[in-house]
Amino acid sequence: MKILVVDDEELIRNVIKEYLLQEHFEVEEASDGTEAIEKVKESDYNLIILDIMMPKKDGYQTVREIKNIKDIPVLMLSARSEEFDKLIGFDLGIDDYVTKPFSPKELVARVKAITKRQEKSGNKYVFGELILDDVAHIVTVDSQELSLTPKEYDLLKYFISNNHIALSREQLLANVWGYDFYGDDRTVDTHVKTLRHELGEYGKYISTIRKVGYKFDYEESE
Amino acid sequence: MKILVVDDEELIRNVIKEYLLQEHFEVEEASDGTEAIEKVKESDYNLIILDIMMPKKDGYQTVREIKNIKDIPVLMLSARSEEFDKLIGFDLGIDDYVTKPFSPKELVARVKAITKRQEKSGNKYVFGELILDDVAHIVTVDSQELSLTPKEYDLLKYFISNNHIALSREQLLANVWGYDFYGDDRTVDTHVKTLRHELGEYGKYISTIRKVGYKFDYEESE
DNA sequence: TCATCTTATCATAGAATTGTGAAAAACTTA
DNA sequence: TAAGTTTTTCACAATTCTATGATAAGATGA
Repeated sequence: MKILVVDDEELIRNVIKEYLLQEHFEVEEASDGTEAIEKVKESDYNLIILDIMMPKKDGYQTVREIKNIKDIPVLMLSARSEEFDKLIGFDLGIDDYVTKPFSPKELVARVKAITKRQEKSGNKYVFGELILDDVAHIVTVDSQELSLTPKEYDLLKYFISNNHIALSREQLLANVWGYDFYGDDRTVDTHVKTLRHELGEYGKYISTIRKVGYKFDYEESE
Repeated sequence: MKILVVDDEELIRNVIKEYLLQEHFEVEEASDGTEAIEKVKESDYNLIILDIMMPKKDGYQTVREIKNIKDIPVLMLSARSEEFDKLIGFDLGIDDYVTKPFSPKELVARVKAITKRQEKSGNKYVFGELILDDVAHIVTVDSQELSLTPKEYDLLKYFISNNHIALSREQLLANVWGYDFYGDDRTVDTHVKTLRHELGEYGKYISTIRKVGYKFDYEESE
């Protein structure tokens, strides 16, 4: 569980960090919105704690840009309670907020609440003898562990979590490769090829949809 | 969800863009009608927000040309409320309008209303035992999945989403084949033939309208 | 009914899309 | 840095789809 703390005041960052470390969270820091966005692009966080009042780029703008890149939960720190309306009104996908001055206990409680939601989602997908265990980051077919490359794993996970849904190459590129991938569509084809091969008997469950893309399609009864 | 904002005033474009971005819409801009038409030819938008008052080519003319190319929902921005009559009178297939000066909230609300309609349409069409599930990209008749070619699928989808509406061959070519298809009208006939055949019992619901084209016509009670 | 116009059907060439293997490029790790 | 992986790109093969035009069938109206 990795958390990014964004605040221009070092003191506040340190306090938050201390408390989160005690709860065994991994913590990184950013002192302004721009730096935060950089970090978001480079690594995956489970939660971002963000101060509204910051020099240069304010919290609202930062959330907006972050949400555009990755859908990461955001907890806002706001100085005055009047801002709440604004927060809610803007509907930027903010998961929770805490008013300064906040009690560390309260903050930790809210952080735990949000991260718990996520843990639950880091699940296990079972399709007959094909199992993807996202917690262990392992895929097995007939109890045999496959050695997938990171891309293959991500692709399979995306397929699996969109069972029965037709996915265009663009969709796949955007969601598996990232919004900023500017390469050939056909890259998807190649990865689908290797993935099908890796999956052996289960490869057939990735079907081709001509002129559209691909679809993972597994029916429980099969 | 991609939206094209067409207005000659940059300020207005920016304001609209800001608010739409907050709602996670993808936004592109055009500063006049000609540019808008170019963009429409090149990519697919879910909605076009169009100012009536523009130099060179006015909003009315622009809508007309756009609607000729692709059937995309249009939301008009009009400066004076007197223009409404005109808007309605013209019957250009405008989906909604907002008067300047507009409150951003109102605009966003209207945009959401229109796009929601579309999202819903990306769903499931049910006509008795004929079902087109656009998410799974599947057509079933009597629970039996048909294997349609891409053109057949697109054609059927267009027919279905225009239930009860007579469609000329030109309309079909423009909307299913693309505005830039310069081929034989008869092509439609052939595809209608194969489609009817594929649909079996349900083929009869595509009726021929002599001298005009075809119509998908299914009544719930049947 | 017949002449005329419109639509249905068919077979098939060639267009377009996907599958595949191999090589190049980019990235990791020791 | 170099060896080893992983990812991307490319070119061509395999496959599937589409457009077309000729002809048959059907509809229309005098």
